[in-house]
Amino acid sequence: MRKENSTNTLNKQQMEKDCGMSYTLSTIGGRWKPAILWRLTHGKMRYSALRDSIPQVTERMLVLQLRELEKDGLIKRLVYAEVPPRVEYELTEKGNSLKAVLNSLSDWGAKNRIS
Amino acid sequence: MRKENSTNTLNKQQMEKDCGMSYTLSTIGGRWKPAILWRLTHGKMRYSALRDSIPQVTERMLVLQLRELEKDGLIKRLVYAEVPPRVEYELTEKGNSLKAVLNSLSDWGAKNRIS
DNA sequence: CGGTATCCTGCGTGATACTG
DNA sequence: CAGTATCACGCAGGATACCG
Repeated sequence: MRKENSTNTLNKQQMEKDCGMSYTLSTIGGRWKPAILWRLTHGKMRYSALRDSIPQVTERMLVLQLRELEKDGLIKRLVYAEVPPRVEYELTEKGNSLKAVLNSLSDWGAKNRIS
Repeated sequence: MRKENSTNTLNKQQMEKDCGMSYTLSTIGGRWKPAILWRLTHGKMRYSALRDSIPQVTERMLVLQLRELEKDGLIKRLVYAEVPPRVEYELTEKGNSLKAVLNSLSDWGAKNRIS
């Protein structure tokens, strides 16, 4: 393994930047998380509405990614004790603070795809 | 497969947003691309300097991701006909325009990690 | 110095069927 | 309605050795 330049201050600043970026990418990464988060920025949604608004996702993947987003504190899962059952998802404050990031991703993409 | 709501205008707007986000994530995604891009925002760098500033990366992965970044038009590869050989990498205009995105990723991460 | 060439592994994702 | 349970698999990523 190569030698680390552990005393270089610039390196430490870079490591912090790297850390921030990879933390963010790991929480919003995953095939369906950006789409889910984006939809929830418009407000609370039921499970079925979320599912129908992302036609390509399988229920397995939708639920898996919802659970991860919940675990990471980005969304809240609201269960109503009714028949038939009703479950809604909404962004937490932390989740809402992602809106700027999602917009920046979306804007850059809009300007630069179309080779 | 479930039915698509292909006439819903809101859905189309969402699809555009999704597209932009996933295009961006696919170009800056990958384990080492954010780190590489971030370093190059400080200016031109030699291959060996890049490699040494990211101690954990293997040469295989470094080169693979450099090639993809080049193919996507984010960086330029400058080869000097010297002995010993010298290769430098620098951001293109398109690559430079990513700086805002990278900063937004890094800033959100810095504020929100540390559970 | 700046890379390639092989081989290998895990994990993220998908298809499909079933359930409280 | 809102999920689970299984099975399967490709491919991003890593280890290691070698090259012009």
